[in-house]
Amino acid sequence: MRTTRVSGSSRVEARRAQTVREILDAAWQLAAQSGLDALSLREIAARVGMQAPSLYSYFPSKAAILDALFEDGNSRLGDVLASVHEALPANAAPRRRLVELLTAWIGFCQADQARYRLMFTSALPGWQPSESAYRSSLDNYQRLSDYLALAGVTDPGDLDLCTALSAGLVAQQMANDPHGDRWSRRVGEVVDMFLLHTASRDRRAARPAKGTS
Amino acid sequence: MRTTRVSGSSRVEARRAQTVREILDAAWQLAAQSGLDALSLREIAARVGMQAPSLYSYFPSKAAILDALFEDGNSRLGDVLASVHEALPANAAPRRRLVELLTAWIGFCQADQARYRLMFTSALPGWQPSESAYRSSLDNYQRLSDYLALAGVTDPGDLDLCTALSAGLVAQQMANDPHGDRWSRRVGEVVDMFLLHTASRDRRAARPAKGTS
DNA sequence: GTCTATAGACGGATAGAC
DNA sequence: GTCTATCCGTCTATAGAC
Repeated sequence: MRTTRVSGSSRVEARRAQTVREILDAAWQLAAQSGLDALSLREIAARVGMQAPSLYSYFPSKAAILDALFEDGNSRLGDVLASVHEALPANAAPRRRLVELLTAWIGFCQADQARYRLMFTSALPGWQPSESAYRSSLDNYQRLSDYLALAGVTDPGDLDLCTALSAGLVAQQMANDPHGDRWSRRVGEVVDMFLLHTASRDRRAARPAKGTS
Repeated sequence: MRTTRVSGSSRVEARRAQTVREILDAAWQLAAQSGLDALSLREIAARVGMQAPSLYSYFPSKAAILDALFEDGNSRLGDVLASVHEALPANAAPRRRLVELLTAWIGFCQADQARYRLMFTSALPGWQPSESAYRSSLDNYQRLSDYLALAGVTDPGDLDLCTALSAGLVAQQMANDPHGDRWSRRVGEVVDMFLLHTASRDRRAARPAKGTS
């Protein structure tokens, strides 16, 4: 035993992974600063002290870089949501879980507008996340539906409703008050409204039924 | 009196207005077919049988064309909302008014994805509606707040909440089921939820008060 | 792996003849 | 008003030397 193996083949792999990391960080920085549309290979390369064609040693195309950013963003969001989860007491009420989840999500979006646009609006000229990149986003969606299930909300239609409420809040927030809280401060109100709605409707639906056995 | 004057100076003005109309129609058609990002002066011009530079006789820049499209879209949306308004009986319940307004709006968005993106998402590379173009969108927003006022909803915060609900429904619909009704069919449910929420909260707020006189 | 050089395409906008 | 010709900028991506 000599050195700490990182993955496949020792140090060159590690060095390579570090360069990839630098490229992605430079891309995030550039996107945040100049907008997602201004992301060009030339500029990314310049930030890591390279010439543009050298990037092709690390990524086969610009789309691959965007895919990597998309996955990176979802991974970071996963960390945020996990830390929210860990900070909650084990017996936290479902209402509180939902409020804190959504609040953290909106905060995550507000922290970087370009990242928000990349991850949550499909509005980038010639790009769509690849299928494998897209899969990386499903874990975070899963966390939302887990929390909803804790609140007794299991109907898929109600999940759709909840995603629409969340998407609407964050979209209005990002578009009209990106650094404020004009919409995000209503998260608690919206969650109450939503849970009351689903609960009371379930109650109504349950009344006519007389048991299935 | 000879001929029907259209605006300033007789026939040349009318002919000019008609060409402008043709240009905008060609632009809508191109955007719907090839996407908003593919809108190029060359392609627009080709569709009206011109060369690209000739467009500069009608618009000073590409941004001016986008502004005109934005205003045109808002004008058409105004027509749609007005016809919904006229079709409603004078004594229609506020709940019904809201449902039909939002349903019509979502239908309008679904009818043309590119138009939706131009009018309602600020996600076009280097363009923002000019201030005067933006003003053309306020009339339609006003219609929503008028209907909300009929339902007793006057608090600005509640208006924000309602725009978030609407924006969320339409965004999810456009992004995930552009030709279906997975979200739009829940408009009635959402309106009920919203109106119940505002009404019951107002009731709670009114209880502790004992009159202001 | 990194570089220089460049291909190849597309974009908005302008000059100036007709 | 419309055209041709063109400027000048952007971009991704590739070829090939080192």
